[in-house]
Amino acid sequence: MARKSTAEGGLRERKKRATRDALVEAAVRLAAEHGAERVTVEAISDAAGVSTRTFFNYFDSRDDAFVMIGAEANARVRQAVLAAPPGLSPLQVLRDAIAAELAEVEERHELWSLHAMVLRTSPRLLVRALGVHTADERELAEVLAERIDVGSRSSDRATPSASEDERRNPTPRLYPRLLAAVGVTAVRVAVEHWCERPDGVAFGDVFHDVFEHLAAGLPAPAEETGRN
Amino acid sequence: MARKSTAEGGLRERKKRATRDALVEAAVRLAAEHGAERVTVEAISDAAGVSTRTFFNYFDSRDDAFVMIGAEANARVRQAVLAAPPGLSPLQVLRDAIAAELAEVEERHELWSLHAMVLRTSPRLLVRALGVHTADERELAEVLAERIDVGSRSSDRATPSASEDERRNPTPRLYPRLLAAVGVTAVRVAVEHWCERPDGVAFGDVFHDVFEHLAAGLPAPAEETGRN
DNA sequence: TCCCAACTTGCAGAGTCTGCATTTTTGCAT
DNA sequence: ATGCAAAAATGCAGACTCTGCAAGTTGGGA
Repeated sequence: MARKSTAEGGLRERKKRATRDALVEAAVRLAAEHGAERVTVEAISDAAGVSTRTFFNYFDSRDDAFVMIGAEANARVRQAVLAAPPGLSPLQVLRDAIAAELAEVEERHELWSLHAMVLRTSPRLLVRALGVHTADERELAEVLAERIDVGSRSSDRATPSASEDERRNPTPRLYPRLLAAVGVTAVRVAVEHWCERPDGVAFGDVFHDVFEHLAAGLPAPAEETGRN
Repeated sequence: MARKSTAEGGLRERKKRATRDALVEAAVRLAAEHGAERVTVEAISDAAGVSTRTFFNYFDSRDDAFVMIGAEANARVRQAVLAAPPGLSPLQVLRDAIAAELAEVEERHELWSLHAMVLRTSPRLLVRALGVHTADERELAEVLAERIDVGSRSSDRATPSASEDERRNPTPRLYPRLLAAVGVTAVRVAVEHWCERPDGVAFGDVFHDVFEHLAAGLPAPAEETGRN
């Protein structure tokens, strides 16, 4: 009931999303099979049932099709941050908001695995993916700033009309930006570390450890801690 | 005396470096003047006095020329980490190692300013730059791991033959990876924040604040702190 | 001095990406 | 239902990016 996956908007919106998803999925599958460098836009477009010209109506570049998976998760994380219960520290709020999305990934597990494989075999795409993810930080930083303000000041702002906020504080403050950036980075490190482990550590554990390190101020870890 | 800029290697090496620098500088200047999207490889190559084919012997893609500035700083940071005095926490070591490079940037200040402007006006290149920088984390994580080991265990390893290290610990550990990633991220946030401030805050102050936040575990900042 | 390896270059060709005009599809009001 | 306007898809021409290959230059060691 909480999340209705993909059923919002009219037919137009849904069809557009379907085409986009089809292109992304075709791109990832073809790349996993033949190697990303040997997959042309024409092949992707054919597999998705559209013209090559249409491909470029959806993506600015060929590589975007390999990278633009989960592009909607960010919006959900932001929403979760705003809906977080009071009494939590900013870092906790962010951790919980992200943790909620992890389940989402497990649903489409197969495609995400293929995606991870593609990135692992193509440094160029990995670099691009890293950049794209970190580019979302600005938006995340804004909602974090709002959440922090609501938590510390008197709480009376049901309508998040950003205009007043922006006018009062044209320069985004350092702390929210840092928190957002570090949070995104922490998730990325957790995922990378987890992918490289041959042993079957649960991702949740790695995720937990990473945020423990952050909350503690990144001190040198004690010798021989459990899964360090 | 400490740093000899660019004078290492034979003529061949120097010439190569000169060509590379010429291409980067031409790319950045042309992009700052005409907009990055309207600068062709041919224009860059002409300005640097080489053929377009030679351009692609140096860079995998056109965009790399706009992004590959300061590609040597990373190696110096790693060296500084290894040469850090004992008794400092890992986070302090990293902070000081990076701080030493900040002076470097001020020397070539003009080109770096142009570079920042180019990235600011071209989101696509910004994304690429972010990815490239975060890609350096792996190497940084390795030297941080080594430094941490030397600091905590008995210290008798003058020769850093990485082979033994790699064999004993094939899977990079979580903490060094996290520290490296967060450190790089912190610097990036500091730079971005500083660039966006109209007031003339010293970069050193922002840099200092960022690492204070990290060392404290990213708690919610107190209301109305100085430059927050 | 002579030679090899590294570097540069031109060229051909495949593939990426954009602008524009045209056709098809969708949302909506009648 | 039906017609209309906006949105989307398409085909096509053309500029630009990038690669492999073969031939020509140059630096550095034997």
